[in-house]
Amino acid sequence: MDTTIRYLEMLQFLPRYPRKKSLSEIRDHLNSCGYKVSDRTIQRDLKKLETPFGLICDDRSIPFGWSFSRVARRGDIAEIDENEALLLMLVRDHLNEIIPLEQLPRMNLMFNRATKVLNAYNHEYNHEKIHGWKNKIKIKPAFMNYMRPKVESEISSSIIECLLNDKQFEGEYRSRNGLSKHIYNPLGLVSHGVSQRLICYRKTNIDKILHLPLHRFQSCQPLKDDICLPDNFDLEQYLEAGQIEYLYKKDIQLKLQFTHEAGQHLFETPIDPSQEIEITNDGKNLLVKATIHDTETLRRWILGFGVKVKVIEPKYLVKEIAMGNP
Amino acid sequence: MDTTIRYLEMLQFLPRYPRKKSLSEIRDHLNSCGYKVSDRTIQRDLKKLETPFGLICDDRSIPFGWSFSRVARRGDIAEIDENEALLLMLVRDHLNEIIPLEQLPRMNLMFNRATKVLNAYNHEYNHEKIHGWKNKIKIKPAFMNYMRPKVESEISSSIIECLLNDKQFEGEYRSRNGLSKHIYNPLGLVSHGVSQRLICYRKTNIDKILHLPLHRFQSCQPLKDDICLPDNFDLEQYLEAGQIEYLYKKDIQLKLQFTHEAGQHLFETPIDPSQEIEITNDGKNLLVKATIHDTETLRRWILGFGVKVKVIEPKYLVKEIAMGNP
DNA sequence: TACTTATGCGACATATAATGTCTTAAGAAA
DNA sequence: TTTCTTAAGACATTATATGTCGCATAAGTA
Repeated sequence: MDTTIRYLEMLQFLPRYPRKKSLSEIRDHLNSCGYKVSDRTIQRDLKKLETPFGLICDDRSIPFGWSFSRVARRGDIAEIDENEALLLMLVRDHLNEIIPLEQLPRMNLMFNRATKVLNAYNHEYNHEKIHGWKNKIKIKPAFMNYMRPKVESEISSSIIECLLNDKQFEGEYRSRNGLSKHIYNPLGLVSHGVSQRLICYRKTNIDKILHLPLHRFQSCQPLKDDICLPDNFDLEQYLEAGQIEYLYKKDIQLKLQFTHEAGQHLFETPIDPSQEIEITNDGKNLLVKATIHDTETLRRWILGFGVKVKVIEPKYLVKEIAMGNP
Repeated sequence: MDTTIRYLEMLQFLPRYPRKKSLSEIRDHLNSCGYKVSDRTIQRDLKKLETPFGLICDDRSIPFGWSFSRVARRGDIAEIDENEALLLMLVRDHLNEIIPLEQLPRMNLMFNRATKVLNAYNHEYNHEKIHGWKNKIKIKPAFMNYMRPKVESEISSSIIECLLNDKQFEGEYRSRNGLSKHIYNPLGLVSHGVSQRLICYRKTNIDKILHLPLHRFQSCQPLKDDICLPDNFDLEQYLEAGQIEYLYKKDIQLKLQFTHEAGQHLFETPIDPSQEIEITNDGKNLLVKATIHDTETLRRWILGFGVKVKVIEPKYLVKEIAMGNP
């Protein structure tokens, strides 16, 4: 029993492949955890754990170096190195803008572990370091970042459960007109920026598919009845046909003329795999072509460049953008 | 040894608090994993693991129900339930647009585990389910989604390591003018949409801070020398002063007039905690005020609404937006 | 209610595993 | 070279894990 915990403590200390730990490092770590065992025991433990956990032993030189193999099934036990930890902090900040982290306890544990790693690392080199890790990373939003609406995680997870089980639920929904209670048939969940929308329809209005923000639900009472779909309704088709981009759906042959400066970034980060760029004859502008879905997002994006972009095709879009009416 | 693996197998099977598992469920699971042990052993194991792993035993009724407590330190071992798994799939899709997942092996393992959970869940209820989980979730980008540039994970992780250790490195950088080799002093990392930028300066030009996309580096050779900062340079101040939003820095008193339709979403997802909304006298428009940083992102966002928004203040912005010149 | 079944748990004997110690050989380091 | 550290086999000893039996009690069932 005590042994099992010690095994885990040791495994959590071993790094992933390119890195490795020697006997003396492992011994010191275990001692600092309060485990006083002989070297021989540690050696035997490593041998024992080698196969079941996919450990690798670099025995080209003495002392041997132990690590988790890259493909180890249980590689998530392995130590988080400072590098990975820093990336995880970036990921945390990104996610935090989208989803409340309380809803992801498992991720939170991971982030906490990464934080500890970085703090320890910082502390270790404190005297010679110029500034801490926290000041080394930052998220700079590439687009407007809205504030996340508050969601009651109990309500939303209850709704998600119904969605997964194809069960109806009775919910109170707060719309502009006030609170109303309906029976809902949940069909899908769409993450749209900072809000999540439930695709569903109400029992009393079975033909109209709704896209309702999750955070507007004030309650959710799961029911035992399976959801029932409208006759001849095919959800998969509905979703795969791109209807989930519920505004405009057709592929268009987009042709835009950017100023060199404004369109430059498209060389490195294209808007679509189909994108092609030509430089105009006078060398001052970029002609960007792509086959792409016509969405409201696209229109706003084009408008955002102001006079630095002109729509060449399709013609109907030329007019709409010129009028500033996305 | 075999025992340790069995402990882990059992722990991985136990859910987090509100849910629970009974003796018979655990027994069946262990049997299906090939562990044939008596009931008594399982009971004793649970008691033993209770304290070190923060397990909870619901003994209000027989059979007892076991689970991980909400605050268990090692709660990441616990079973992923379908609900959490579905959220993790959303997270995966989000992250995939920003960071290549190969750089996050630990997350990948988690996502794989979640996928298995959902597939098993789907399979279990196959006959009665209408459609699988994959068709129930979707990401709908709230803004233009650019394609992620390809990054050499070895180069970027090598650069990040130098950043963390405050070490210089020699790197080849591909700019518009071609490839050039310099010695760099890394100062920070900024995640900006689909690309990550290294804040740094070159040794030969010590006064000019650069913000270079990571993916443009073609090589990184870590050096043993610590980074050296320009005289009188205070990185923390530089970063905290919002200089990282490197275009415009001052807080402005922004006042915008939206059409009701276009500004509606700001009630639920404000652009800033300072935001206030008034309805105009004629009731047709919304007056939105906020104290906010003046960035290029902001200007593009405003332009994106076209004629549906008018800038009221500050005056200089009124002109610039009217000219369509962000 | 009475009967059956499943569960929890203490006790005990036993098999199994874990550990320290001693030893030897060999690779690093000084 | 010498000295120090590490890997690994052998063996005795201790610790622990496990099955079995028995009993009490809670759910489920007729």
